[in-house]
Amino acid sequence: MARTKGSVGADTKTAIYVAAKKLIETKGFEAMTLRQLAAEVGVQPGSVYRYVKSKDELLQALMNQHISSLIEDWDQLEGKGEDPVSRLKAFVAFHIRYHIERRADVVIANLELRSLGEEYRADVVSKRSQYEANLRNILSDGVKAGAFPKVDLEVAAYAIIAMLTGVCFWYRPDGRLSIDEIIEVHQKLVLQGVVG
Amino acid sequence: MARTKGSVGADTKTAIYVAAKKLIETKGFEAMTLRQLAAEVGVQPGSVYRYVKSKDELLQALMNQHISSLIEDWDQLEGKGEDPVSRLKAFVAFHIRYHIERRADVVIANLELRSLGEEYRADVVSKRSQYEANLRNILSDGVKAGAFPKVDLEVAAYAIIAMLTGVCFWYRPDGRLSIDEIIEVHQKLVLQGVVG
DNA sequence: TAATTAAACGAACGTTCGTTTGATTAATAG
DNA sequence: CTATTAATCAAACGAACGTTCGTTTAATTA
Repeated sequence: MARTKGSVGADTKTAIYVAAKKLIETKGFEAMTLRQLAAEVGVQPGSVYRYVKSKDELLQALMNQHISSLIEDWDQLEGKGEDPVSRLKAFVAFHIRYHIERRADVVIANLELRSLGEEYRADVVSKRSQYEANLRNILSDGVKAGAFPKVDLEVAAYAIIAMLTGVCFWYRPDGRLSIDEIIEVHQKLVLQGVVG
Repeated sequence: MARTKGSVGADTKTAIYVAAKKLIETKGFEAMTLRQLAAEVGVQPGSVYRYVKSKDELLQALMNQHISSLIEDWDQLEGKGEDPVSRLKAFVAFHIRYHIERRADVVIANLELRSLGEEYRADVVSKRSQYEANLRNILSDGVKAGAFPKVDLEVAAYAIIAMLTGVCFWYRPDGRLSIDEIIEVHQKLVLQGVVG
């Protein structure tokens, strides 16, 4: 056999990326083999190379897609005019929802940075920092406006993002709480802590 | 050559575990080869098998060592008699300090769960939950005593631990803040949030 | 000192990995 | 209808993987 009936290159490429996300999310990048990936797509191992230059380049593409769309999505949503508290609550809601809805992307971005070649890693890290700056700016504006007491912006931003990102590692769709309820709990924790 | 001068089995075993932690921390478990590990120890690849039954069993041992000592160390430190706020602050301090001081153990435990065989994974996950119960109990006692307003214990515990664990992924010894200062910021965030 | 055990070597095992290549068939364009 | 391009297969490549094994040397015991 050679070319299969009804085969369309664009569809195969999409299928490869979808399958790769799924496999890397569950097994990890190094543990995923191109043979597993090809089998998941329903194609021979060599055929993957029509759409992907190398395994490393595949990971790089997935990471860049994710971090770029994370930045883009937030930029489109951000309401610059609002007060710091509202903006912070919006950020919490956005970050949690995004991380639940696109769990595979997020897990890959957070667990596989090590596997990314050094030449690409710096780029991803810098884009991630760019995203984190959004939160730092909100906190900074809040402190300037007197809405928040003085706090170390860098540490607070790291802490809050770690807290929010953590959700996608324990969230289950059939869990006790809805996404909105989980968001509410986190908004309260971020704003007021446990003593209120 | 065969047995080398001055070789002691116990020392070699220790060296293997130390080197494995370092390599897995930086490269990841799947990416680390036994040849790299052997080279780091200064020994031939086959010689590792005098001390380790298999690569998988090595990971399992490292994970179990870590999670057990985490539970043990906290149990020895916990002051049961104190008020919820003090206990919570103590937990924050302990968790951050432990995660900075034993970064390799922690990184492995958090990033390599996937690589652990399913038969061992359940055990580690259950022990981790046992550790997390310490925080849930503190929060629960605080709510009962009226020191904390009502909060979802499960979500709050996940959120706080994610926040604290996050420190070991960005902390640098030559950074701007000392460990104590970082702990203070986190204690304030956990207790009062950003609006105070 | 002789016998035994501990520790490591060196070489190889079969397997699997990522990747390349040339042939083959399906779809499309002239 | 024919020529060209797109998409895939089948087969193989060398390299590297985890692991095993018989041998050799150092240390310990009798």
